Amino acid sequence: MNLKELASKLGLSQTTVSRALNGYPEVSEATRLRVEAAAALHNYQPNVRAKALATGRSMAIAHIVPLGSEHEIVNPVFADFIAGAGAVYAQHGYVTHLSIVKETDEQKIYRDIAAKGTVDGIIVHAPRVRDGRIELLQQIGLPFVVHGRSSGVASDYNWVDVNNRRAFERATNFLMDLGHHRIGLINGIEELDFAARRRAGYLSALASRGIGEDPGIIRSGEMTEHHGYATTRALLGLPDPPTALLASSMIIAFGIRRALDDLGLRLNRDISVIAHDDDLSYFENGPDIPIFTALRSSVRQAGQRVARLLMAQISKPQSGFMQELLEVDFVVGQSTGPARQTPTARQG
Amino acid sequence: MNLKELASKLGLSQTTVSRALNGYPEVSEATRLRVEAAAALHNYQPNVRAKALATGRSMAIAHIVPLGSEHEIVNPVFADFIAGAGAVYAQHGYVTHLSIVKETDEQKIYRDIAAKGTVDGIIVHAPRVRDGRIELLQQIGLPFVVHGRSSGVASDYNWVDVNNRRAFERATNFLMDLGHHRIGLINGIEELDFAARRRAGYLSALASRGIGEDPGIIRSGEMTEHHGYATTRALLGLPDPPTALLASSMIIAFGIRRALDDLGLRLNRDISVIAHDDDLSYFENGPDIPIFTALRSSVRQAGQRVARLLMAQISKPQSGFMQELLEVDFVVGQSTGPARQTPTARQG
DNA sequence: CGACCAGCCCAAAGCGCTTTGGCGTTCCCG
DNA sequence: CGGGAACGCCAAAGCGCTTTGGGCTGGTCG
Repeated sequence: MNLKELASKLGLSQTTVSRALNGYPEVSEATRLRVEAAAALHNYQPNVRAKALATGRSMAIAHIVPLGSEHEIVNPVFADFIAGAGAVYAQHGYVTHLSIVKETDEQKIYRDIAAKGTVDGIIVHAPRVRDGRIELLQQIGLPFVVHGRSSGVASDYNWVDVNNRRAFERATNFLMDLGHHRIGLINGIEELDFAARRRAGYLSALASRGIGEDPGIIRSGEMTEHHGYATTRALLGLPDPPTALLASSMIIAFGIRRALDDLGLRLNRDISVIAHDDDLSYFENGPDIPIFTALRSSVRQAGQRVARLLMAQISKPQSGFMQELLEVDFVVGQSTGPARQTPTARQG
Repeated sequence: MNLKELASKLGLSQTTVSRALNGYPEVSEATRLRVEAAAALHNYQPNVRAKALATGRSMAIAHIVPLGSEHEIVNPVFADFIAGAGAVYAQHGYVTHLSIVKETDEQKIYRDIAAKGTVDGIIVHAPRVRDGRIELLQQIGLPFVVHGRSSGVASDYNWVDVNNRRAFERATNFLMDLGHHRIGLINGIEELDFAARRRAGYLSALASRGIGEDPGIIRSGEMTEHHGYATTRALLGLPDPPTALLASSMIIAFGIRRALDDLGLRLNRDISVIAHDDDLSYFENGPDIPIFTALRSSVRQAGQRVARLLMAQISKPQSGFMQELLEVDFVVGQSTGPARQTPTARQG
């Protein structure tokens, strides 16, 4: 069933039918109702390809998710993020395109997408420090919003970010207030901007109390359970091990937990842990009392905000750059307590 | 830069340029080279909207991921699955459309997608027992492949599935060989077909040794960490608790681990656990010695296979139904050991 | 009463590509 | 040397929609 058929069934022109369905004023209320009834009856759906060609808009948004550079790790966070964003797109009649690509191919992908005209806007995931994609997209001229920011990029652009620096500052201060002064950081890959900011926040809090940077207890890597586990084992094997750990994700925190378990150490009593919690739907940090003391920020909500910004940018491109900085909730759970002496690993 | 411009720059007709670029034989090798050079020079990319309209194919595949019915949980497994599938699509020039939708809206979504002609094929995720979507899609006539199967659907269709029944049969037998006869099952939601099959495999193994079904130690729910935790607490609080547990996912298994930890019980020594491991990139079951004894089946590979099937179906629709049953790897890890007496929960 | 203006509706021209149906050359072979 | 196939190219007709630029009523106002 296409426009032509529907129009002839109704004894109207394609123009009128099209206008009736798209809410233009040049058509009487009576015929509009008649048209709508007929459309519903025959389950008429305008062909999206034809519509896209005619209007020049494809009603689609691209999400381009970079694959972890070393081990092809897909960041599980993006599942919830896209669920949030997708719901907003759907409200506006947009669909979601998804590409999961290696960093090396990224430049090409962005160029292709722009030249082919497949989408009306782009979401940039996992920005790096001084990320070249931002300038590229500015050249290309397609509306885009970055989930996160990129330190060192001077120009202005649309973004939604969590205040990672402040969050990790707070967490570090919280631990120091409990008497910890050897605090390890198990971070994501620090080429990624969010990880760099977290490190900066952590270091600035330490510095404010006269504690210098100890590269030996700052570790970064892909945010896997194994990274959390192996790093914790390594850190606690040091001659002067940390008494508290800051984890860049809940998944890392679970790795920490397993390591402690292996070593016969207990959270809170022997060692304190604070984790960043993206509030993933399948990985709840305890429904009642949080397992981990955490910096909580719903990545799903971030997805929604990013999507809303992009929708706004597309509908009125001249409205200036839009930016949103989200603060985390600091939730106190069962994984933190006062510092005692250096924990002794009773190898289990 | 569009076809018309490129053609006039070359002093050729649009027809010839189009054919040259699409590899048709009616154009001489010399001009083909000339055209290709010009196209590369001007970074010409055919407008995908126009191409789609002209060919009637949109070069896109839809993935429709249902949202967990009760708590809007996004299954994290699909991130890796789509990474696998997406790579295959890219090789064939297809892009990925993603919708994450509530079950209640699903029927409508499928109908709309078909009527609007947005995609050339569909992947069905998370089929339920007697899933109505299969019949619906057969009516609609769009090529589709199911990731999993649907018990009780009589007609034939394309699918790729893991042999869940056999896997859980093996795991149950393995535990019984170790002397366990009270084995708990912490399953996904059993309306979902994979979970139903796992249950069936588990029950059939028990039955083969004369052990009947005990509904008290078979629990199902959303596959979250919390489900694993809470269920384990509940099961081990029973008067006659299980000595071994079968977990439908690694995430559940991590919940189990936390519960055991809280109770002061140790994996292997006090209780044995086998988990189904989707081999998620960020949740490795130990790079060297597996943490959990596990039924391993890479969901990323499953994504690839599903995608390949769909590509084949689209390119030659008459080739008959295609089905693939993948067997799991049974890997023995550190979480299983011989049954001792009933573990006593030393409440910690 | 005539001019004008809304109010409704329509025909037709794109959007940028593919593809059908031909049209001139060239080349080969009888 | 002439006829026909083979080759290489082109003009134009779609694909299904939107949108421009009217055109025809019927009502209103000077």
